[in-house]
Amino acid sequence: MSTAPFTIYLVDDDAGVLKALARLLTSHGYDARTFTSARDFLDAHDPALPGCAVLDVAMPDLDGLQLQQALAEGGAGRPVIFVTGRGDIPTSVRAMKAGAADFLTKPVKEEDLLDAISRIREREALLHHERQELQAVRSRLATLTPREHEVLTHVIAGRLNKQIAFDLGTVEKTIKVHRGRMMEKMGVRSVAELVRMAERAGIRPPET
Amino acid sequence: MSTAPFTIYLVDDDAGVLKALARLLTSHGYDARTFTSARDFLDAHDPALPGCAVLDVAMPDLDGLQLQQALAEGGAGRPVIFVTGRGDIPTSVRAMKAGAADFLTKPVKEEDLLDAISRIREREALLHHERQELQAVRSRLATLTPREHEVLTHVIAGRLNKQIAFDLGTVEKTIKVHRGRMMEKMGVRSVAELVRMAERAGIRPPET
DNA sequence: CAGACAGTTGGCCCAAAGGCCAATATGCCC
DNA sequence: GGGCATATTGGCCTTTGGGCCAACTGTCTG
Repeated sequence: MSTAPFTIYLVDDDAGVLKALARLLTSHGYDARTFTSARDFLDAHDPALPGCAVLDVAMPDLDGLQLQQALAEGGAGRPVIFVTGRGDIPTSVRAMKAGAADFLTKPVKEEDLLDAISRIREREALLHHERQELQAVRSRLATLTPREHEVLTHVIAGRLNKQIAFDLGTVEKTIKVHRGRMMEKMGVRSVAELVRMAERAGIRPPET
Repeated sequence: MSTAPFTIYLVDDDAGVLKALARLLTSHGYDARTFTSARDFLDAHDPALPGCAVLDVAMPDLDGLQLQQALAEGGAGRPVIFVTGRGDIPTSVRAMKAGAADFLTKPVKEEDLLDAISRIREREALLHHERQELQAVRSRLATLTPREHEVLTHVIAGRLNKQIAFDLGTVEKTIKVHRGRMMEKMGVRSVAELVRMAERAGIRPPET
């Protein structure tokens, strides 16, 4: 079933549930890891690794929804599936609004959980390429000198070298040099490519 | 409470519920319209007008979730709030996955419904400007001749006039003319602006 | 048929972008 | 102090983009 590494982080204060789910997932080829508390999970969690979290809603100390929020604040878009014994509609709605991928009720039907994980894997696969590209763009951006970065923002605003020079208090020739080096470092050969790249990386042109 | 026109489309097979909700909303300044069946609503619905739908989940013939799907297929991003008497978690989850803004249980607390509507209004207000711009871009696109549109796609790919000419089987001079007229019609003065505009309108450069 | 529109092309000229080589100035690290 | 990165500027030349005027062709419509 599973080929690429994909870890399922199981978090539930009931060791029996953990064990049962872990066995189910492991038997389907997943790398299942279990945690009996939200803290344990957060401490050991590496947002960079592929996978998804399966969280119990009701847990002492930090509950499932709080853990979900902590994950979201961590910046990583770690997908979350909730599993609950005594959940109610308002809770499920809150979880879904907060971005949960699914919200299942105990006893969990094996098929439901496997399907949910499967859908997440598909979505993650689609997002993977995009994230890689974003990372590549960011690392290129990091190689720009402050001046080059500044020129970049003016270029994606569609300004002429002449105008940029005026804005930065220098002459056109200087801008041409920065611009050329910036294009070289960013690995693009046209303003169109540069704009698209900057757009995805969230770089915005200066207001003025 | 309400200033700009914002219609609430209430759909419920229970006339009593409709009346109660309509009175509540009307007293808060909303333009509430009631429908006792999904069909009635769909027939009278204009996706272009601002507002949101408050749907009962359980209705004969076409139920709330089906109606939500019908609205989504209609292309309009009409926000939907569900209200249900005997809902369960799986149903609420399905509704939220399908894009519902909220899912409330009867008896509906007045505050909950008003808050939900209020959040929708805020979000719609933010989306409004973007939609207006998208519409403006599309109407400009509609004024382009087929050739100009084709040139546009090549320009946003960052191709040189010379290359575009080769691809389209003509000469550079011709491309310059189309390009100039296209830029004029699109109301932009730089490739950067054009790329951003096209990006938002979903125009993609040709593969080759 | 006349006229409008789309598409095409040429010539002319200017503005803008960008490459190549060289040079200067500053600040920082070893 | 020497080396290195950054920023700056100049000159020179080529390519590219783009505006203006003019002209020709084909299609479609009143």
